[in-house]
Amino acid sequence: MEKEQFLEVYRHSLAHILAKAVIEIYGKEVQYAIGPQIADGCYYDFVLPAALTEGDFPAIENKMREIIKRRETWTMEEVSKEKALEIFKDQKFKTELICDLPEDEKITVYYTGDDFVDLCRGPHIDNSQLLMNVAFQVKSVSGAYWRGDEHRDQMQRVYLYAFPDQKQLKEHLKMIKEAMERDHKKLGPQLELFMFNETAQGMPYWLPRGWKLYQALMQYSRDVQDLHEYQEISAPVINNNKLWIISGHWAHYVNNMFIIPGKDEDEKYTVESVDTMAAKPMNCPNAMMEFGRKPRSYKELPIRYSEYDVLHRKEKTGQLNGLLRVQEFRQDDDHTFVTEDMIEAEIDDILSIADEIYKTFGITYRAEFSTRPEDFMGDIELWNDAEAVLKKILDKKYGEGGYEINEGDGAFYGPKIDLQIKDALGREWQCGTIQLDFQLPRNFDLKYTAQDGSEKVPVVIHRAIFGSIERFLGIIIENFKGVFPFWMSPYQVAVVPIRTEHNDYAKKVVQRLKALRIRVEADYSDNNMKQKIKKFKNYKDPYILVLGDKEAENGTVSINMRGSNKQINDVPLDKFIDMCMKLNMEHSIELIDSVE
RNA sequence: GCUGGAAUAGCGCAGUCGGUAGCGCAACUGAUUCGUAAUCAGUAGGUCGAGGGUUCGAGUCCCUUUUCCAGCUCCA
Repeated sequence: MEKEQFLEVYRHSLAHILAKAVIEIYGKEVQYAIGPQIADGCYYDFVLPAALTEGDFPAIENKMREIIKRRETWTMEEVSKEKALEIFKDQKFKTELICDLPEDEKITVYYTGDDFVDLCRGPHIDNSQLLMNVAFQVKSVSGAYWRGDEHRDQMQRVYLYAFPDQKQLKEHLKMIKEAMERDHKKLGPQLELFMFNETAQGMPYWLPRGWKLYQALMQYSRDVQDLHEYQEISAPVINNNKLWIISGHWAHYVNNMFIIPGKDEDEKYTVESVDTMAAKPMNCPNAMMEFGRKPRSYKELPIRYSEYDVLHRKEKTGQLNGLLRVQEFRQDDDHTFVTEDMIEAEIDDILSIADEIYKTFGITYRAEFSTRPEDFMGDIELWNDAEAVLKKILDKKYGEGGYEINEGDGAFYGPKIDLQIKDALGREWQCGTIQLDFQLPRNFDLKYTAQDGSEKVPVVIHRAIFGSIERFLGIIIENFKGVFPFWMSPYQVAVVPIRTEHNDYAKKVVQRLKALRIRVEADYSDNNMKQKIKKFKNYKDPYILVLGDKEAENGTVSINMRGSNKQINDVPLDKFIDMCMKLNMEHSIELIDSVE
């Protein structure tokens, strides 16, 4: 058997062994659903008499090994629908699957030994002995809904790691462990970037160091957008619900909004009050207000309103996750008002910005196209037009089939292109988003005067490249393991005077650097220099300057570079400053390790 | 929201059978004034997430609750 094929087949076959083992342990009343292979193994969904815990894993693993040792033959049998229904008459999930199959579909079942049968398309191994050398381990157990629907049965999903041999399994486990080490939830507090408190669930507190990182990212975003002729605005964080009723958020998004009830005649707070306000979950409505404040001409378009205001979105508790999923965040948001024939060029420009920004971080992304949801607003015809435009652009840029299509996943006001990037554990997160909107401008009665003097409705493009800055930072922290490129490091340079008598010179150096907007910190305490260096190394500051007699005398600095024990001694301060300025300007990922 | 798990000093952890809370690092004080990642000595720090219960006695057992984590669902 080919190696590639084997990888899929043995993982899927192992899922059958897992099901057989669980049934042998927990009895015939176990309901088993489906068990596909996944990136690092496979899983199987069950309804079991009791909740599994970690303590049950060894028993399952042992039973699986025992079953494999039986060297049972696997046989495939093609059966009629009636026969299949008979075989699985006590299995509700299998019965449902069989009933849903088209009439003319071939139904195959696989027997592992005589006593276990599973509905399956295959292919599978011929005999369990082929699994003898395969390495596997129960990874975890968790809840999962039947057919991914939260209104249907919840089952227990048993995950398995599975690899061709022990060595590969061990390597994978090591990789997972390393990924956990660089979890942003761990690195964040360690590097003093952010924290959380239970009184503000899912709302990050940015600590001094983290806020410098955040600001560096925002500054970079502002610089790029300025070059692309964006104008930054800011608008109220809470608005009366009149605004949200016009925008459609009150009808389509209210469950995700933080509401501030107004008072009624009896001085009681109630959501029904005309004074009820809500915190903005999105910037769009207020951007519409700024556009609509005066008559507009086609000559003004495109108008690009960028915005970094704080947004609030109420989430169900279980879906919060460090910085990756929060309830308060900022987006590198923009609403661009265009005429219909500007759409294509504008989206091209947005995608070029995305390419430029992601490249700066060394990140690759994957595009997804989301179409009209059930809960949509507006005319179907407008939707069809919008979807056709986006599809054309995507086909041109990524090629047909070069992106994923998510039917029905669009926003309620328009279809969208999402840009996905991965965290350290390989989980994908939506960051960038480009949404085409023919709807909101109508709700807000926005118009511009066209060349022929007629009144037209502008099209709005919503877009964000980082997506939420919080989420993007979470991913970036993990990608860089907290070892940030010079330009975004909280502190770029640390200064260590060898003895307190060198503090005066150190302060001069610090003032020079600060005047040039290089972020610098210094330790003037009487701790010994080793302690000071250690402290700054732990913060992962890119360059540590050690200053003593020689340096003070010659106006130089001695540089200790991050990530190596290499020292560059007696560098003229001006030369070091040039190096810093160059790194800042070029947004280099790597540090410069020599002054020549 | 659902299923399962976790919460002990600023951080990382230990705490046995229910018997009254400990270690390392960090902090602080003193000594050392040092040339590139752990100098020495001492001091202080805890309503054991919160509330209730069982018990002579609870970090430990039970119930409720909050927050966090993994996964599901939803999402930027």
